[in-house]
Amino acid sequence: MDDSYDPGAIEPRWRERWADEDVYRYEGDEKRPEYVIDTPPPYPTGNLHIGNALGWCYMDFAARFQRLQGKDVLYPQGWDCHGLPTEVKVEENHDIHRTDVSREEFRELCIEHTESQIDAMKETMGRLGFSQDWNHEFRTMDPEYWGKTQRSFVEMSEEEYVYRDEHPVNWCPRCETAIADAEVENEDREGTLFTIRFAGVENDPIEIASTRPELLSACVAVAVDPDDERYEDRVGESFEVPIFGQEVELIADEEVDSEFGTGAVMICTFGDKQDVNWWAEYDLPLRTVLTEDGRLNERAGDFEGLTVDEAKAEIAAALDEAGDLQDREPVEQSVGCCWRCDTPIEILSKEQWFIRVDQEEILEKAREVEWIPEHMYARLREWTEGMEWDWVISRQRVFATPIPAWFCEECGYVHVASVEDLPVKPTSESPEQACPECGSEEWRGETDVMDTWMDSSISALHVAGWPDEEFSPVQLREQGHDIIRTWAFYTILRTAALEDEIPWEQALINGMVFGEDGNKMSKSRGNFVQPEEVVEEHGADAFRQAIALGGQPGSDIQFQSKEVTSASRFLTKLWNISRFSDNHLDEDTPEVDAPAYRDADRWILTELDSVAGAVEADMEAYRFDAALRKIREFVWHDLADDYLELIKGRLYEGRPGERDAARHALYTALSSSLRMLSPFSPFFTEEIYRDLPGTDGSIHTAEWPEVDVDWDREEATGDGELIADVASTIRGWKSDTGMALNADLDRIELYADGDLEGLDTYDLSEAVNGPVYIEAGRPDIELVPVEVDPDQSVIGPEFRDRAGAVLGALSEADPAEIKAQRETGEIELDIGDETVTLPPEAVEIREERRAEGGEEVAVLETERATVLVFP
RNA sequence: GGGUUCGUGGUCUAGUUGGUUAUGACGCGGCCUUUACAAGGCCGAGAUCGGUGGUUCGAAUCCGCCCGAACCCA
Repeated sequence: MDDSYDPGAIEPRWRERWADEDVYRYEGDEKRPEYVIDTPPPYPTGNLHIGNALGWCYMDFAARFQRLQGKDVLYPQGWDCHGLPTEVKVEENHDIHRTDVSREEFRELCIEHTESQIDAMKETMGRLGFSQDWNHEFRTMDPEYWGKTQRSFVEMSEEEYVYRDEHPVNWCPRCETAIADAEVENEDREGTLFTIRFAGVENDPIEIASTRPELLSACVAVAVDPDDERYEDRVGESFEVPIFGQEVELIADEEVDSEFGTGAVMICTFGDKQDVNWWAEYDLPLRTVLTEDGRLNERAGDFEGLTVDEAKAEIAAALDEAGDLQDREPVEQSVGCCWRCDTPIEILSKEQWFIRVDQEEILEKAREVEWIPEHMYARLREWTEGMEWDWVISRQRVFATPIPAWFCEECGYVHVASVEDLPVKPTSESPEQACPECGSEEWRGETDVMDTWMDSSISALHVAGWPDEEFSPVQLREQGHDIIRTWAFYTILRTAALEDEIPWEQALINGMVFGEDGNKMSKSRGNFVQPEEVVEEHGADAFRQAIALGGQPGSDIQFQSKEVTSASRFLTKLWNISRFSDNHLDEDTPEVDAPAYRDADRWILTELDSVAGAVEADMEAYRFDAALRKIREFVWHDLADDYLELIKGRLYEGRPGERDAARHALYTALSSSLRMLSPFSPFFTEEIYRDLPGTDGSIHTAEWPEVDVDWDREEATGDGELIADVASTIRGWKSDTGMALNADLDRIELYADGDLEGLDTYDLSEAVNGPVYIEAGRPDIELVPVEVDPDQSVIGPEFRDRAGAVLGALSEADPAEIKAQRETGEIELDIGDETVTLPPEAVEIREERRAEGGEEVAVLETERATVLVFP
């Protein structure tokens, strides 16, 4: 082994070998229980950022742990390729507009671009040591995949989840496509509130408040709160919209906020969702004034062709000139924006494809999923219950899954493809049948494509082998809480609709990663960290530990470079432990038969066994933070600080039999520690594990540690802890008194309250460099009770409201007196005006023992024993 | 406005069903070359557990209110 730990040398080497050996392949042979992960297919941005890394680390910890548990793990990786950002990028890179080339050509350019983006992200995944089975890679832009998306569409059409209708939809004027509710993000922006006078037709004028004068020509009514006294008796009056001249009526509706502006608002088709509701409820006319690219149409007269912003300014100016603009003031407003390009969205009424949202069905299924942490279910419930509109799935774009449908040129009949025709591109292929309505054979292929969530929301089905194999829920979905309303929601909806099943048994939800300063990472804030930078400096193994320790899954974590530092130190420590062990282990070590274990060996193995059990429970519960902490504690404290020091004597100078017992226990402890750590630091543990004698192949195909404890656990733990405690106390004392740690001691005497008979002091004696004698009775020194230590769990329940007085009296009492009483079997105590009797177990007496002079001696107190050291 | 989560030494974080002296890390101060390890060891300082009221013999933990932060939704 090299003298020092160098992740830069280790990590690339194993990455390559794992790929060569196909270590992470899923067998699918049904001999072992399965553990299937519905890995997020990320959008190929070309950059796997630290927030992604968090989720992938969680999945990788789980995948690796489950492999050690003997599961047949399927950890696939997909790519959610379709979408607008790629189209925009391709247009930029090639300096074209998507209509400049054919759909096919444009699509090809998008695919080419996406491939290079994917490669970059795979590189980062590899460096971070993620253990996907690349035999199960999928890309939603491949026909095998989007054919499945089409199939899901066809099946849902048959089940009447899919329908086509004209309905107001969210529309991004920059992307020139419909978008779903989930793709609208509300942003707080500073706007202007205009107060506009509408002249009365046969009555007084009214002043309305609006932030959108550009929509005046789309105004179809004016509304007020029915309880608003200012407008009492005026409902039903008519007004003339300034500039455009249409007549509108005043209606009353409780949804109007009388506190806002003048309390009167105009209803346009459409300014916002509320307008849509009113429009439907009061059966108002439709006056569309916006075009698909966000300009005013011919209805706006002189203002035709202006953008929304231009029109706002010009119409406001025109109102001012006409004397109809009464006021303007700044106002905070929440604006719905396209989540991809940040452009304020409009609402247009368009014929689109929709998927029916069955809230009850979705919630029923969502409740069956185990959400980790539990409260993440509330996120989904909230969103689901608040859904107002069905899911619009058609997009007026190119790079996406085509909607497999045609329209009859004669009668407009809509024909949806049948399953055996898929995958199909309706823009270049036509059905071979005549229209069932009119007999025409002229078909026009649908040019609309599907929302990319239609692709990604069947990922669980896809990884489970749908539609060829019978579907049963996969084990795990891991994702961020920011996409619960989209990806989790849609996946549950689709799996319920298609298979009447839950998609996954467990949904593990990760938080967001913040920078060191606690703020969201951003390049402009200067708190941005790229995973590669960290790997470069400290290695992926340390990075992964830092991620695991950042906080419990579900909570947002602050990325801390100091956690990477501490992880790197821990790995260095373990490297040195391994290097030390390496010098003492040989080929025969694993095969030692019936080792002659001493107390120290039984102790470390018992400890190991309980740690392995506790860590396993944490890993099962996805408490990676707790698991890793326990492993570190064991390795550093128990194994390195205590056990190694105790067995050095035997390792260096012991007789073969006892030396081999120590070697064997050391081997077991080290090998087991490595296996427990391997999900967190796969490169490091592989490097050392493969070097250990008796190992065959990769640590990542090994088994979770288990110790055959055929001795009394309590006794082993008690004796071992005592020995370890005494040894480290004496070593600490040596350090304190400036003595060399290997300095010889004349003799050590051990006194304890309990039974020390039969305690194995061999290792202890070697560790402290002096003979150890177990002494019965009291040491030949003065013994001074110094403190009464009450046990509140005894005193509390027994004395209830008098417990406080008892505790007070005990702290006042003379410890020597209490001790004397305690030895008689009961303790009588005056508390105020009464006397109470305490059982002996209600108190512990802490005593200090002092040498009575004569011989030079140090008296050391440990948890369970008094140690006399004669230097 | 509604929902969710959270507030613990300078910083980050643990704390299971309420029970002695509140965990660990980083940082800080001091001491130490010891047959794995100075990227180490040992020792130390540093927290009225956001505030407040309550339940209880006993609260970081349970409940109410207040203050503050973050996220989601309107």
